[in-house]
Amino acid sequence: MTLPRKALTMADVARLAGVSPMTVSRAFKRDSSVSEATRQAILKAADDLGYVFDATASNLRSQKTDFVAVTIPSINNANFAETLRGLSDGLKARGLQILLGYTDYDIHEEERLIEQLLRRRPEAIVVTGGRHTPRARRMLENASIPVIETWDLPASPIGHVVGFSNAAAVRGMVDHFVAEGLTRIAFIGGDADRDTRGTDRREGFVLAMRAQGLDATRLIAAGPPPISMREGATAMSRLLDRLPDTQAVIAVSDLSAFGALTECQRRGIAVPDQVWIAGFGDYEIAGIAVPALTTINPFSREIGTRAAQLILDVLDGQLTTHTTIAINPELLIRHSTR
Amino acid sequence: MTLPRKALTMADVARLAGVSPMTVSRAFKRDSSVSEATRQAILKAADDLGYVFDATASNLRSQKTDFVAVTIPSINNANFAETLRGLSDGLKARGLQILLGYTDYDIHEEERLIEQLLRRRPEAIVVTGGRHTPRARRMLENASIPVIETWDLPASPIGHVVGFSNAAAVRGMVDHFVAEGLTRIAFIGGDADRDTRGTDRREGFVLAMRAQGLDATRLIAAGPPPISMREGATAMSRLLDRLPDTQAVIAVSDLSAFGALTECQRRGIAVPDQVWIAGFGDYEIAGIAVPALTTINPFSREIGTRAAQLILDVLDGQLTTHTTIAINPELLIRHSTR
DNA sequence: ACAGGAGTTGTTATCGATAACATAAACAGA
DNA sequence: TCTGTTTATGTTATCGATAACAACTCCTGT
Repeated sequence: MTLPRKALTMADVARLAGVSPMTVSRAFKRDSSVSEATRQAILKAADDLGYVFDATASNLRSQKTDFVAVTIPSINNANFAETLRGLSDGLKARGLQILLGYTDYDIHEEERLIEQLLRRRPEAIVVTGGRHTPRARRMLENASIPVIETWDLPASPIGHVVGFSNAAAVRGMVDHFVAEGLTRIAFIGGDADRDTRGTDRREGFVLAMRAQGLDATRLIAAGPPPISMREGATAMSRLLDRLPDTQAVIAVSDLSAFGALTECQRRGIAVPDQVWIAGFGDYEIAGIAVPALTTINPFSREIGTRAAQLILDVLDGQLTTHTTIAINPELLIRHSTR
Repeated sequence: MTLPRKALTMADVARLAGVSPMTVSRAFKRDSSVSEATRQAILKAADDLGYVFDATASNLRSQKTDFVAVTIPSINNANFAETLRGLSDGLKARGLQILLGYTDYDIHEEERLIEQLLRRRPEAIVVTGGRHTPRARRMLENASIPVIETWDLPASPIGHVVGFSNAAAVRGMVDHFVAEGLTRIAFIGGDADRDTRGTDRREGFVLAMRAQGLDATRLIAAGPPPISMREGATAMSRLLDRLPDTQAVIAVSDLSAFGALTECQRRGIAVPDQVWIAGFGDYEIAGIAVPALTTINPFSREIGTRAAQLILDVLDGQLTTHTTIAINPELLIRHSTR
């Protein structure tokens, strides 16, 4: 039981253990060559003193931080949380710590964040999305560490990519509905220009509808992203008032889709008998809602584990070229559409 | 457009700007005294070179990292995400970065995590919960930085506290149900001994029921925490099979409560006419489900903002004694109970 | 008995920013 | 005019671990 004192260093531990500081340093490493006896003696001395390894000094001298920087749009989103978990678990075995920042769906905030994160000298950086400010892009290009863009398939990637086309995924949904004979299909999403993935999904919807020769103007903008359940309900309410002959609704996420579903329940509108509802993301709620929601599974967790593996491969020198891993989102037809 | 080269330092910037490295250092700080002209020249030089400030060197020399370490049980939980957001936003203005780790509801994992985090020399550490391994506790006590325990009211706090009694909150719910004339009340939670907050809630339930002279044995253990919607549904299914005369169910969280609600919907059991359902946490879904779920609002976001304010006050030297901020959870009666 | 290698420990210099101290220039007040 | 103060910049030493290099002790094989 040591009292809070200041500045215990390896030198203190070395003195107590009767060795040189360098040997203490070695004892704290995994592989290095220290006899088991001295290692135990050193670790015991360190424990007795209450010494805590100082990573700041180690970081500077060894030019390694064991940080991987990650930016996500929002902490409070199960999809990104899953990606984060995949990343975190994949990197933990290698002792890599995640340095997290959230952008609030704003690429200018992302720019600020990327600068802050790069100052910490991470070993790699994972960003969500493929659209960035010019300065952010430049910083990433110059960072001379692996860069991984996720949740998107950028036209000109900065480095590696683990993602999918949001537009193509929604097109698959539209095509399915049309094949089932529906024509009056609406889209609920956030205001444009902030959530780039949401915007891509809406554009995917519009293009797919046009390609089918259908009216693509049933678009409900439900406010600034991210769109919550509540906003999904409000949007559905507006849609039912303004375009009551709508046959199906595709929402930008399962959360807003569920909100839309509850609005139908409140109004006594039967889903799917009177209107179909589909979401995006395969959140847990989509599978358990009554009726279960048709959705698209983007394999959020896998995006994270693949990105982690990519990072490890690059750091090991086993991967030297920029790689794009295309994830294939899966259309899950459930009872909210039949 | 600079190509990825290596090791740009302040010395490089200084040379280009025609000043000393120290002046460059000052130009990168907020308050320090550099004439506006030279500051602009230096920032321009830095930008031209593509220089990125090296925080690792700064951290070591100045003995400041601008990190605040935070442990939460799970990334994928809206309650903790809200606390994190409150913390993050409150600390951002001061340039403090959150260093996050998740414990997976396991105090041994928490111990490992705390050690890793302390190595990074954070300015303060925020942990979720008031129960820790002895070694974790010792490390926190010796860390000589502000320690804040949250989401609990520990009997013997390590440092500061921002939280509430989970047991007392559930007791309030039980007492309300009893006052409404119900007696056969069940509790759905996770297996004991991992999620300490969940365990506290269950114990609060048992004690409150006993205090009311009621049978406190309607306990459904739904597997290892955290309990998802799906597991809530499974637990409800078991409950309906085994104890069909149950009048009300209190679930350990809104997610499991919602799962329970969907199970009733699937079985055609009316809520609240045949059974009442209540949750915990005031997740968004509780407010929007049909019927809306009775729950307890723990003010997750506020826990974070208060903790952030506490940290700033301590770092400013404005607060020198250990402080406990008691949050008062609010019972929200909604349509799932009447 | 001795060269050569493996395993273990020590010595010295260094990572890059900045605290602490020193100094030059500009300016105010008497 | 001269001293005292403020403002702007430079010089030197340092934070604490560790890379790079050196050296020393045991072994093994011949």
